[in-house]
Amino acid sequence: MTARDTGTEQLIKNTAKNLFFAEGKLHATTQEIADTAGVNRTLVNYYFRSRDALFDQVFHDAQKELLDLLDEVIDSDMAFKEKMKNLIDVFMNQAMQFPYRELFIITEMNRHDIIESKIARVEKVNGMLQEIGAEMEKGTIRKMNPRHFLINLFSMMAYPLVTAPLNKIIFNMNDQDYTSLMEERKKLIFETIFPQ
Amino acid sequence: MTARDTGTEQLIKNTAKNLFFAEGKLHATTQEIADTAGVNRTLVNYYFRSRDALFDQVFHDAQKELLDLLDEVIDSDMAFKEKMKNLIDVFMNQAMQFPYRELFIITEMNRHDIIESKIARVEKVNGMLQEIGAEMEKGTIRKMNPRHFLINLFSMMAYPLVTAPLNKIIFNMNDQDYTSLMEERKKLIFETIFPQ
DNA sequence: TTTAAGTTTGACAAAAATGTTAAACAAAAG
DNA sequence: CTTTTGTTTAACATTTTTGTCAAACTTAAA
Repeated sequence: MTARDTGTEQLIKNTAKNLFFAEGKLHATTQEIADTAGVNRTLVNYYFRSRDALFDQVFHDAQKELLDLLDEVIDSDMAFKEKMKNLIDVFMNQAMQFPYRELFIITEMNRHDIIESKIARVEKVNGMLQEIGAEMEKGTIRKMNPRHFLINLFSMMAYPLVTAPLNKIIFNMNDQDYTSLMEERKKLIFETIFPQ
Repeated sequence: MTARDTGTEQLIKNTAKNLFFAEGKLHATTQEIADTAGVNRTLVNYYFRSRDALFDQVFHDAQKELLDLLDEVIDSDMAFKEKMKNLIDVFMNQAMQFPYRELFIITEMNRHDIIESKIARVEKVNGMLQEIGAEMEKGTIRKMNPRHFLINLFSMMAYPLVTAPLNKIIFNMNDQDYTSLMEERKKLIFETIFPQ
């Protein structure tokens, strides 16, 4: 069997993910990945065959991680409001850790002209849109195209973390200040979505 | 004098910007840029000395373009509400044309570990924050940390265009559908910011 | 303690991307 | 028309990045 398992394979992949998703180093070379992981570059080829293969794995992992997060929240049997509160908390925690994960997915899609994906899940999304529509009828949230509701939600959660380096400069804030602002933000987004 | 001007220099830079800002091809090589522009790759070196120099110019242009847009809107003497309506219209039109411009700035910053920038403009931003605070006192917009107000605004405008490839898949929409959704969105963002 | 298997390393090879140069070319000035 | 100057091209050189391979190493099983 494939015994031994020194953890090197995982180490390399995790280091790559950290460079891509956390540090936003979307141009990182195999050398940079290996150096950051503290291993010989050849091991990238030993474990992943090629740079492209590593990228493919990371790309698919990123998609899966994103879907798993959403599924866990969406498929829960909480009430809508609780569900949203939970979503904001879980998603933003991950976004604070890996602000550039979606970005990595998108730039890889653009790089390879990928125009479709397993991410679709038409039924699930439609179910979600319907649930949102029902809440609008009930009057818990403002009436609008339910797609805009989702887009607003994810925009408000994700974008400020993508643009963190810029925002820190613009608002003259240090890392700690900005983290506080993002924590405070969870509540704010919830209140924006459920007005009054 | 430096006469002649065949427009090649501009052509190359514009092509690069289009690849980076519009198509999100953040990894584009000089060869790809030259091919897309339909010119010999050597001309990139002839006009810009090096790849890095071209990137630098594009990077600084991107910053300037962004600042100019904001200045034009912010420095106008419109009433606050009109100003915001105008900002949404102008910014989203540009975001529809160049969805990845801010992204390019950010990834370049991450790539070179840049942690400050001419973009700061502390006085101007503080003025804006104060203006927003005053509007909150007046009751035209919901009370919150004014920074969140700005972050919300730009998130709702910019993010859906960055994630367009993903959203089209998730919502099962074609390009035209999505453009309509974004047009419709201008009004929605305005109404979200100025509730009721 | 040998043996066998996976793991790690360094030297080398190949490929990709960038940079340089001299010569060909084209258009305006003399 | 020819000279001058800026522009474009192709061939070549360099650098950077990626990939391969055999030998050294390490650990678990025989």
